This record gives sequence, C-alpha cells and structure tokens, in this order.
Amino acid sequence: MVYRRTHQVVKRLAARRSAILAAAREAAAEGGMAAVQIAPVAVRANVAAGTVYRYFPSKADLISELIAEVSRDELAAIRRAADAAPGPSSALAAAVTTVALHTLSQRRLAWGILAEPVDVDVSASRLASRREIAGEIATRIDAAVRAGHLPAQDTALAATALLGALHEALVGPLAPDNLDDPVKMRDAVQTVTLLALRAVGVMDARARGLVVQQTLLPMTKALVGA
Amino acid sequence: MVYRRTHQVVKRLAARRSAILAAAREAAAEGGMAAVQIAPVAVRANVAAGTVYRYFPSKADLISELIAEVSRDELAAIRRAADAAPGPSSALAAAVTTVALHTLSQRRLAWGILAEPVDVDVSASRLASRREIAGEIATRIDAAVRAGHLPAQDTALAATALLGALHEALVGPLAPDNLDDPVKMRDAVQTVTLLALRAVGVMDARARGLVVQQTLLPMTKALVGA
DNA sequence: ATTCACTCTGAATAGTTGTTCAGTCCTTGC
DNA sequence: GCAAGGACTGAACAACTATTCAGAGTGAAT
Repeated sequence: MVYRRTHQVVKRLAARRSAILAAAREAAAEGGMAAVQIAPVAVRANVAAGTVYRYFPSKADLISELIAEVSRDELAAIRRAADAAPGPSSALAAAVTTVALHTLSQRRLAWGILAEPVDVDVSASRLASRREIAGEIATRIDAAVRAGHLPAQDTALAATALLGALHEALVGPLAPDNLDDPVKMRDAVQTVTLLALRAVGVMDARARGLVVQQTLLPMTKALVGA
Repeated sequence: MVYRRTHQVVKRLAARRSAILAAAREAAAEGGMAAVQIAPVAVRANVAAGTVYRYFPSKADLISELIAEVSRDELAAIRRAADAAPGPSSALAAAVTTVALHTLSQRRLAWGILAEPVDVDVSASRLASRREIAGEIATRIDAAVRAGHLPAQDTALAATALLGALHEALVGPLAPDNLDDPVKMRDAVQTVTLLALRAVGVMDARARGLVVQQTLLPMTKALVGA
C-alpha cells in the first residue's frame, strides 16, 4: 500500500507551517526574540512542542526563516517605493524612507530581526537579510551616482552605514521613546532620512525637498493602510 | 578581637579584582562576550570560580563593569582628541575619527560591548555606555552648530545616527573583512568619517579637508602607540 | 602560639530550554 | 471496516553554565 498525500493534507501541513511561523512572528513582535521559545510558540500555534520539530529542524531554523520572511517583506516594500519614484535621487529617498517607516512601525520586531540577542546562532540569516537590504540601497545609491546626482563613493559601505544610522536612531537603545506619536514619528523619519541623504552627498537644499516629498505623502498612507 | 585590613591586603584585593576584570576583557577581546564565562575567566585570572563572586555579585555585574570600563577609556580618548583640535568642526571630526579608530582597532571587543548577544541582561550598562559616547558627540555637534559651521538640527538624534553608521560600517556583520590591512583600515576610517560629517551638514569640500587632516596624522600614531 | 575573621576553593547544585521519542491519533488505500 | 503509514503529543531528557556553600587556607590580633 502506498500512502499518498491528499491535496487537503498538503494544504493542512502548509497551513500548520505558516501558523507556526506566524506564531513566532507574533511572539517576536510582542516580546522580541526572547519571546520566541518553542513551547510558547507551539501553544500560540495550537500544536505541541514536538510538532514544531516536524516543520523546523531546530529553533535556529525557525528563527532564520522568520528573519528571512520579514526581510523579504521589507525588501519588496523598498523596491515598490523606489520603483515608483520619478528619478534616481527620489528613488533613493523613497527607499530610505521606506526602511525608516517599516522599522519604526514594528520596532520590536525590527530590533529582534536586527540585533537582539538570541540564544541560537542566526548570524547567517541575519547576514543574508542585511546583505539583501544593503544591496538594494547600494544599487539605488549607485544609480544616483551614475546619474551625476551624487559624488562617486564606496556604495556598499555607504549603504551599510546608512542602514546602521537608521536602525540605531530609530530602534536602538538610544532611540527616542515617544516614537509612537505620529507627529514625532514623522519628524524622526524626516530627520534621519535627511541625515542619510546628506551623508551620501545630496546637497542640503535638494535633500530637504526630497525628504518632504518622500515622507509627507506616503507617511499618511503608511499609517492608514499596510 | 577586631580584624583590620592591612594596606597590603587591601592592595591584594584590589589587584585581584582588577585581574578578574582584565581577564574578562581579554576573553572578550579574543572571543567576544560569549567567551566571558565565569569558569574560563576565573582560570585566566588564577582564581577559582567561586572567588569571582566575592568581587562581582553576578555575571551581569561583571560584564556591566567591563562595559563601563571600556566605555570610560573610549570617552577619554574622544575628549582628548577633540579637545586638542583647533576648532569645533575639527573637534567633531577628531571625535568621529577617534570612535572609528578605537572601534576598528578592537573590533571583537567593540562588537561585544555594543551588540553581541549576552545571556544575562546588560542592557542598562550598554545604554549608559552609549548615552555617554553619544552625549559627547552631540556636544561636539552642538558646538559646531553654535559656531555657525553646521545647520541647526536635533543633535542627540544626529549623534545617535552617526554612531550607528560608524559601528555598522566598521564592526557590523556587513563590515568589510579585510580591515586589518592598515591601508584598507585608513580608507574605511576616512570614508565613514566623511559620511558622518556630511550627514550633519558639513560641506563636502570642507569635510574632505577635515577628514584628511584628522585621520592621516593620528592614524599612524594610533597604529604605533596606544 | 593560638585564635578568629576573612578569603579562597571547586565540586555539587540548580534552573533554564531546546530536543527527543514511545505511544496515541488520524488519514489513506483497499 | 481495517490495516498501515504518517503526524501529533507532551513528558522526559540533555546540555550548558551561573551560582552556591561546606570546608580548607591565610594572615591579623593578642
């Protein structure tokens, strides 16, 4: 007798896997990576602890996939925003703004994904995540350089530094603690975006214009819809 | 009978405490915070594990004090460099360069102090450490603003962002891996310092001048002496 | 010399979680 | 229905280290 997976079963298995990942994501969003423990996640996903191991070989794999998932979402959002911009400088501004917005709107999750201590080794996954996002930013910087809007520079290092600045200023331990207030939030996004653009060499006046253009409009959208 | 501590004993106790801290620092410099475990540190300091607890109530306290110590050293170096500079912009450039140099010259330790996962809670100590360094940078930015060299801005946020950029670019997971090469090291320091200065609004040409002035000379000194 | 306070030792303890696996339940194919 | 493959359960296990503490050691007071 040959056991064959019914479509229904396949669907259920996939759903369960998603449920576990979603549970992990919720836990991380609420309590940071520290809250992503097998037993609680299993409870949240309505399965037993052992079941988690039928879907993920280890906690490290679970968290790695969580990081990858969140990272994919963010990368897509960055690309969407940048591709919709009229020119390379606008695209860069849009990309930076998007990172800032995403980071801010889910600070706890962002902190967990980026830097929070985890008891298992997820450095490879974190590295990949950062590499992707940084690569995207580097590409946008490069486009602006090639368009003559920015001076030539080490775009990879610049992109890395920009991300570091954004993250530290928005979710790091020294980040202002009132960033839930939409007004403060908007100000913070504008400020860090301005810093970032100036850092790569956008002229101050032009940077201010780009920042206002890129944050005021999408900001309200972002705060309403996804 | 009243037992009184001889001067000699007091000295020995202090020496032992220093030895334990030094052992912890060495361990962190070699293997990151993960290597700062009670038993190995005790061995390195030539004491038994239990003795560590006569000097530090817990591992968290030990690491907190290690962080504070390293932080004090760095702050002193920043102040020394900045105070020796001729003007506020130079002082800012010197401060930023110093952070970059210090960070780079002890990358593993810096990573441990700043962001490496630790199994005990040292967030308060890390927060204090960052607050001090960021405060110093903020002060220097403020001085440059008041001197009319920089546009008005949120100096605290700017300082935080600058540190984030430096750290991410120099010791983060995306940092170039060949930073032991003095030439690459110098280039990296120059690049990130330039980014940082431009970010707060230093004009490009002037920034380049400051960067060269602040890195080329002290760099060689730093690589030779402490 | 002797006592006593204080310090040091390091093996044993304890608490925390990720991981396993024997038994149970469900679903498939006949 | 009913056998058998696969999935699920959750209590038990394992491993790792911070922490403790009873006993040994050290040196100050008399």
